[in-house]
Amino acid sequence: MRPVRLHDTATGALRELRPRDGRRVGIYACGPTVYGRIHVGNARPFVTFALLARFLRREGHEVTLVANVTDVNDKIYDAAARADPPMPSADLAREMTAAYVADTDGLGLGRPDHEPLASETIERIVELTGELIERGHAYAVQGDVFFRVRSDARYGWLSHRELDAMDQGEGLEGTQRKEHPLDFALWKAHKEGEDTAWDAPWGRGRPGWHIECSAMAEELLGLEFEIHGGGSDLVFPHHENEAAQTRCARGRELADIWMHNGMLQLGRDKMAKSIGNVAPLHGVLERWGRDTLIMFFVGAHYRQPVEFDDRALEEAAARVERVRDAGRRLVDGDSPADMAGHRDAFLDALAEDFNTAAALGHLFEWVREANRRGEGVGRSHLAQMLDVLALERLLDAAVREPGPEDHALVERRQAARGARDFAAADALRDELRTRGWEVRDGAQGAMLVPVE
RNA sequence: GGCGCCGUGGCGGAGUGGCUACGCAGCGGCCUGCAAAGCCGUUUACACCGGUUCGACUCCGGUCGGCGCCUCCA
Repeated sequence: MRPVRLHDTATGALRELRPRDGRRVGIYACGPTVYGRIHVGNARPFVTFALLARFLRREGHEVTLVANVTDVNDKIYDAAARADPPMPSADLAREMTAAYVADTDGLGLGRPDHEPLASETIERIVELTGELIERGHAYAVQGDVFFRVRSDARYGWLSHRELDAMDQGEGLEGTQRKEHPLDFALWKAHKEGEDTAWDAPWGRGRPGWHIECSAMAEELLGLEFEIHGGGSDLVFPHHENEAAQTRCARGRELADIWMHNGMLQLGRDKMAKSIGNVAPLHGVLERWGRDTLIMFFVGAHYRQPVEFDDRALEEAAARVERVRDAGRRLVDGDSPADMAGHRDAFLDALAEDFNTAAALGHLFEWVREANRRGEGVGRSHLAQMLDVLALERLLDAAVREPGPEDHALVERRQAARGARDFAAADALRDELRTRGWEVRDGAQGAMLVPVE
C-alpha cells in the first residue's frame, strides 16, 4: 500500500491520505441535480471518483463511495412546471434520477456504494438545521431559516475568500430579511406553485441547496471522512456552505481532503446547461463508446480544464486501438519481471494526486516495450493497469470470432499467396474486409482483426 | 475588481533546477508480394520581460493571455 497524496482545495497543497482505522476511506462525490438528462461534463466527477475508488481499493483500502442525487431544488420545480404538459416535480425528479442511473450505467463503472436522495434525508436535514439554530448559527425568519455566516470564524476557508471582500449584491428584496447578504437558506418556506413540502418546527417548506449534502454525507460516512469531491464550480458556495454547516453544528469538520475536478469545455466555455452548450452523456456514449470516453477522461489530469471535441475523442479512440492491438500480441500469464518498473511507475503516478495522464504515459511505455519484444509476452502487468482504469476489457478476445467461411477464405488466400497469385490474394482480402475482417499477415500466418 | 487555476513541440498532454514523458498526426527507414500492425529515427517545446543560481521550461517578481467561482430570492 503506497502513500497516496491528493490535492486539497482548502490548503492548496498535496496532502497525504490518512484513512481512519488505517484503511477505511470514505469518498463523497457531489452528483447532479436531476432536472434534465446529464451531460458529459457531469460525467467527469462520476468517472474520476469511481476510478479513484478503484485505485484505492486495489491498494488495499476499504473504500465507501457515496454519490448523491439532489432531487429537491428550484430548478426541478421550474423544469416540471415548464414541461409539456406540466408535471409534478417529484415525478420529474424520479424520471430524471432513473435516466441519470441509466446514463451513468453506460459508463460501465458499476454503481457507487450509496446514492442518497435529498428527498429521503429530510429528517436528518431538519435535525441538522435545528441544531444550527440552537447553537446560534442559524435563525428563522417568516418560515425561512438562514445560516449566519458571520458566526463561523472559518467561513471562506475552503474557497479562499474573505467575507468582507466579496461582491455582495445589495438592495435585493430577500436580502432585507437576512442579517448578512451572504447568509444562505437552510430551509425555505413553502411557496405557491411548489408541489413538495415537509413539516418542520419553523414551518412547512423544503431544504435549501447545501444542507442535504451535509446531512447525507454525515449519515453515510461520519464526520471528518477522508475525501469530499465534486466539480470545481461547487467550491463556492456549495462546498463552502456544506463545510460551514457541519463545522458549526457538530464542532468538527465534515471532510479531511476537498478534491475538485476541472470543467469540461465546449468551444471556449464551460459546458453547462445554463449556457446551453451541452453534449448529453447518452449521446456521447452512443457515438463513441465508453472505452473511448474513459480513455478521453484519463488522458488529462483530473484538475485540468479539458476541451471536449471530436479531435480529442478521435485521438482517445486511436489510443484505445493501440492498446487493443498490443493486447492481441500478448499471451496469458505473468509479464516479464524486468518490465514491472513501468507498471509500478503507473501506480506511483496515480498515488501522486491521481495523475492518470502521467500513469497512461507509463502504460504506453510498457506497451512499446512489449511490442518491441514481439510474441509471447505475458499480459498480467497490462491487465493490472487497465483494470485500475476500468479498461481491462480492451484485452478481451474479439467479441466476434471468425466463422468457418472466414477461415476458408484465409486458407484460400494463403494458398494464392503461396502461388504468388497476388491479384487473387488481394481480392480475397477485400472479400474478408467486406465480411468485417482486416487481414494482418505475420510470421505465424494471417491474423483476422475485426473492423468497425 | 476579489479568490483560485493555467499558458509546453503540428495537435493533445505529463513532468522536472542540469538527464527520452507519453499519445495523435506528418516525414524517412526497417519489416512486408502489397497492406495493416509493429519497431527505429525525425520535425522550430516549454507566452513575454526581469531576477535568483555554476545552471531555469522547472524557483521569485512583473506583463500579456485563457479558464472557473464570486449565494439565495426575483
